[in-house]
Amino acid sequence: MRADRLVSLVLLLRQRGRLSATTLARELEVSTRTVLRDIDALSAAGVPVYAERGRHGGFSLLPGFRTELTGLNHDEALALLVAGSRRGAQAFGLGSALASAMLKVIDALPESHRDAAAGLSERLLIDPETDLLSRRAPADEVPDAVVAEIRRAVLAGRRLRIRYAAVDRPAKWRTVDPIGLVTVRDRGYLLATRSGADRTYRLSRVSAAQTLPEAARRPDRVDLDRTWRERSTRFRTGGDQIAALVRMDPLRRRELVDTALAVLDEETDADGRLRLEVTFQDARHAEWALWQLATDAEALAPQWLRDSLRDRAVTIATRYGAAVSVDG
DNA sequence: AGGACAAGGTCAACATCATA
DNA sequence: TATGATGTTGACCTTGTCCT
Repeated sequence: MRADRLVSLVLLLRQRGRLSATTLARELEVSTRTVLRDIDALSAAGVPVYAERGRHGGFSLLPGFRTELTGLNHDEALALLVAGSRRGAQAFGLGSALASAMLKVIDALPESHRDAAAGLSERLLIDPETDLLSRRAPADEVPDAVVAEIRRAVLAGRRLRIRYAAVDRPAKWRTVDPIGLVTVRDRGYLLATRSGADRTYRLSRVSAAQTLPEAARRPDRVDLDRTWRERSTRFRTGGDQIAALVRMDPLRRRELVDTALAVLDEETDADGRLRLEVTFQDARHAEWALWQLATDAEALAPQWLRDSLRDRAVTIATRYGAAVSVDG
């Protein structure tokens, strides 16, 4: 709390010049005495703040003093900026605070770093709502040097040569036009185009990368969040995967989400039970997942899945000697 | 000289945390 | 759980400067 206030105090003095302890106290919602102690702390820490007593007195920073965020190197500033995940801030009601904080960080950056910072949101996306693989998975191991090289190409807008191994395929070199980087739960993806076609590469499958001198072909304005959503939707609905609508006990949500390939939609019914639309690898996968949840979950659709679960339950009940009557 | 205003000093209350 | 150390804060008072 106090550290936050010290930063605010310096920023206030920077923006508005000389301010009295009374004014600062009002702005920071503390007593004047607390402001004076904070000034002491700043002074002891080396911030050149000085006091002028008397009728028009107050506190000022030494002319020309800037907050030393310029001491950040390029990657440090980058990390700070991408850490302010837009969606996370909105979720916690901090959207406007984050926006102003980011402006201050950009303002404090050296000129040479500002252009790169301004275009970050078009090239880096952290933890989007849509996940390609909802099953729990270990964090990807990607060599720092490879990620750093890919990041350089993405931020510089250069073409990239990567050695990539698709599933069950040998690794081979390919030249791509990077669009952006996305991280989801410890996994990283490179969004790119190759010969004009959309491609998504999992970073853990890239064993080497080289930035090429030529500029990448890239759309003028990129909404990375939207691009990611479109690609992940195509991925999830492709192949033989099947979608199911499930009504279930919220306490067992985690088990279903960990088992399913992806969660397409989720809402809570009036009685507190969850209604989830999830995808499974195939019919057998769906039957198995729902069977594990026993009476805590009900498949509402598709009908064949309901029929399959009913038949299985009837078989088990009959085997153990119960008199079974099935409606509909 | 005296009042107004602002910084600075002292003290006590309170909250938090570590330790016995 | 009780106790002490530590950090934070506000109230009250003193000191310094400026203006009338």
